[in-house]
Amino acid sequence: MSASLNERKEHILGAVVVNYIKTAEPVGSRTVARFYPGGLSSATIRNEMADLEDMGYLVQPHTSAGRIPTQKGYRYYVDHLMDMNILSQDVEETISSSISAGKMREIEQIIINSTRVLSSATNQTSLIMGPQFKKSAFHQLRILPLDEKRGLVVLITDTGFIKNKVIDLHHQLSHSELQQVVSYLNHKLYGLTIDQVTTSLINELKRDLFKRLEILEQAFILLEESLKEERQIRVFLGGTTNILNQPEFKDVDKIRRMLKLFEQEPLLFKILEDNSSEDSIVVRIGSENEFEDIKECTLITGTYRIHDKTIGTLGVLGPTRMDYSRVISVMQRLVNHLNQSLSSS
Amino acid sequence: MSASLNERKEHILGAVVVNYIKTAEPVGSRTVARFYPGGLSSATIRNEMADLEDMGYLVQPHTSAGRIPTQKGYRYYVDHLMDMNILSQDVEETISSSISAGKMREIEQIIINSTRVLSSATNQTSLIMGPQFKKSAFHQLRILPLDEKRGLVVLITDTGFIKNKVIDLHHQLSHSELQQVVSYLNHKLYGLTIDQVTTSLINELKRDLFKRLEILEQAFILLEESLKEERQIRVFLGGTTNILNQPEFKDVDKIRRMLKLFEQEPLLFKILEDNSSEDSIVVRIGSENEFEDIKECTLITGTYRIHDKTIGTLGVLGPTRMDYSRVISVMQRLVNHLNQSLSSS
DNA sequence: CTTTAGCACTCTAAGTTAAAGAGTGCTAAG
DNA sequence: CTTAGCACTCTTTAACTTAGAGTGCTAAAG
Repeated sequence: MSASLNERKEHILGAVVVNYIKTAEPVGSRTVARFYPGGLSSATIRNEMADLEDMGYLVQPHTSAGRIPTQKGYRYYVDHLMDMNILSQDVEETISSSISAGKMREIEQIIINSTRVLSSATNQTSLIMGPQFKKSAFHQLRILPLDEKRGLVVLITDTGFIKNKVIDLHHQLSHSELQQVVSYLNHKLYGLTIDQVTTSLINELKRDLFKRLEILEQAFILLEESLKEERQIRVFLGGTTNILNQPEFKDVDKIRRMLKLFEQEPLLFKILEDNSSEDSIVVRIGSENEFEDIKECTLITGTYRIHDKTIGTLGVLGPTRMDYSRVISVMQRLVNHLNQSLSSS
Repeated sequence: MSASLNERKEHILGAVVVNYIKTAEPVGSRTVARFYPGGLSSATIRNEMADLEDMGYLVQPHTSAGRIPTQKGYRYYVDHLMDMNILSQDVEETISSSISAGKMREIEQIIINSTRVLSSATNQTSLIMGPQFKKSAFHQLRILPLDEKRGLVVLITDTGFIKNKVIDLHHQLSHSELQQVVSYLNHKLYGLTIDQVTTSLINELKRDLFKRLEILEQAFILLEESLKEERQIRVFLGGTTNILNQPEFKDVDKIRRMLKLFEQEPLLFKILEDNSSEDSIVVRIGSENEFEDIKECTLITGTYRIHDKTIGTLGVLGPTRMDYSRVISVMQRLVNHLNQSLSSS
């Protein structure tokens, strides 16, 4: 795509990016000169920086200021220059202790802990899409009669989800009738992912069963309803206040827009879902993002699995001036731990 | 407590409060004079206002500015002067349509809707404490064997809660054994509130049952665990960005402190719990609040019930300059609707 | 005794100007 | 190709000025 830069330009670009990430101030030629290993004068650096600006890797906020990286500059840095941060001991420990901490059987709790770790270790806002119910496979369906008018449907997936819902049973069902239906359904649905349980399949089953029993309408409505309803997934947020620490969000109006975004769970869900790629970690810088509201931000996402099945996505959202190497390292570690600890239960 | 004011002072105080709530600017004597029905000159008003300042109802931000109400001023206004806002038709409709909207069986959904309505109708941040599990009464306990090693415990309360939890069954239990235990437990626990199911009671039951069956240790551990765990209650937030609209939060630092507070669910819970009073609506202005973090805010809380049993609290949190009459009206209506719609299901 | 007009006074908010500082681009010399 | 030197640009900060709002006080009027 873009021609590769010579070594000196790479060094200079890297120096600008690193410094700008650290200080949030435009980086001048003197600063780079001090930073640059093979002692070059600031004038030389200036020439190179002017070149880099022409090529679109850097910009000046105004004539007499240092340079800041453009989106293209960050991209080049991420693709070619960044060296993977070696995380300090304590971060490593925080991650492993807070995730794999023994007997957390509840997935939700693990997820919430992950948002904490992720946001505090990166100093950014983290968002995690809870396990995607619909990608889990159907395992078991039970119906518990509660009283003469109501029943409790319990749906269990191979990934350990348990969903339940109270339903009205207008016609009273006998135990044996219920048993029959339930075991038939279990037989037919076993192993399918929830995604695959489409309305048409349900209709088919419904026809099938109606031949035998005519009272099960309610039971089906509940199944349909519970499936439909559970398609909505929660997005967990962590460290929303962290954006207030970033100088790029000193403007109250920007803060408002960002927080408004955070309040819209369905939108966050779409953003995460669109960015979940099968393998490893995805970095979207600025306008590489498809969603208007975050075109000035960088979103770094990773996916986690249970038994090699991708079931959720986690992300870090912040300004394009973000400590890429750190965030990516943390994300990498966290995903690994999550995968391990989720699959071992 | 504080001596009552004469009618003219009341009028003037009321005018200052109302105007300040509306404009967020210190209110001068001219403004009050225009506002005051029996035409008085600004000089007279000035004298009265000076008196009110001496008495502690008003203050001046600086020598040559208008007055703003003190906490004492707001208190007097709320207690004696405020006339109950007549809500506009559409607010009324929003409330009733979004709450009682037919077939919302899920309590959680009703609660979430309530936060929406409450924050948008008041233009403040709303917080709602989800139904308090521990105040509900035990209704039914079920144990569903999932496979040879695991079981699903389902706990149902009179208020319609359903909690479940997967447990490990190290010793395999036969159906009949399980049945025995479950029915014994149901018998013993029926009607008790979750609050009343203390560890000591559990221990007693445990001793009781051990005489008959010795394999139930696991079952008890699960009961204990599930009870313990469910004591934590969710607090739902709505309209957190609304505080950004208030001019008193134009300072990024204040915003940060506020948002930090919103992130601490346990603290919010404590705040709400401490303010939940059996009947109707409580207004806490400024330092009347016990919690340090909201001593500069006003918190208005109300409680909602299921079948005359108080199970949750909702609140509106904002600056002391708050449209008290509107917020209280909205809260009143909302609580009524909530009570109706929760008790009718 | 209460009310009001008048006026000097105070304080803030907003705008203007000036000075300092950082960093650049260009030129010319090494 | 590199670098020292320098004029130039632009921002940031502080100091100063001005306009305006509102007060408190005094003295006169009701």
